[in-house]
Amino acid sequence: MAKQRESERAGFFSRVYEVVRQIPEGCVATYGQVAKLVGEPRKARFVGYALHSNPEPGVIPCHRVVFADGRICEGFAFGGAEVQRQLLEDEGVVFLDDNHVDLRESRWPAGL
DNA sequence: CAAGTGACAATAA
DNA sequence: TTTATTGCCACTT
Repeated sequence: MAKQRESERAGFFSRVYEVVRQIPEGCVATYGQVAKLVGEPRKARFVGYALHSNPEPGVIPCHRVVFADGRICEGFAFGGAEVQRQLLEDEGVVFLDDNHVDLRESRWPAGL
């Protein structure tokens, strides 16, 4: 039973990838949102950690995951905030500022 | 082996 | 309103 936690620990990361992977185009999710979806709203930090690990680039749209305020910081993603903004804009996400996305419209999942 | 650091968020003051 | 603190756990040094 003690190992059960070990399995869940590893599953947490995988679960994060699964959720993030299901984010539709033109939408963005916050770390806390994803963390809550995987069943661990307190591990918001590790959601970002899991994405930083980014074991499957191209499959996991880490650029669709942003802060609770919808803000993205430079140096987070692969090519930088500019690339990240470009990708999101290309998918239809509206930007309020150079580092803020319109969570009012692009928040996911829709229907929370 | 132990302590520190870190893609955050929620609550308190 | 903004700033500071706390919780959470993996990974690095």
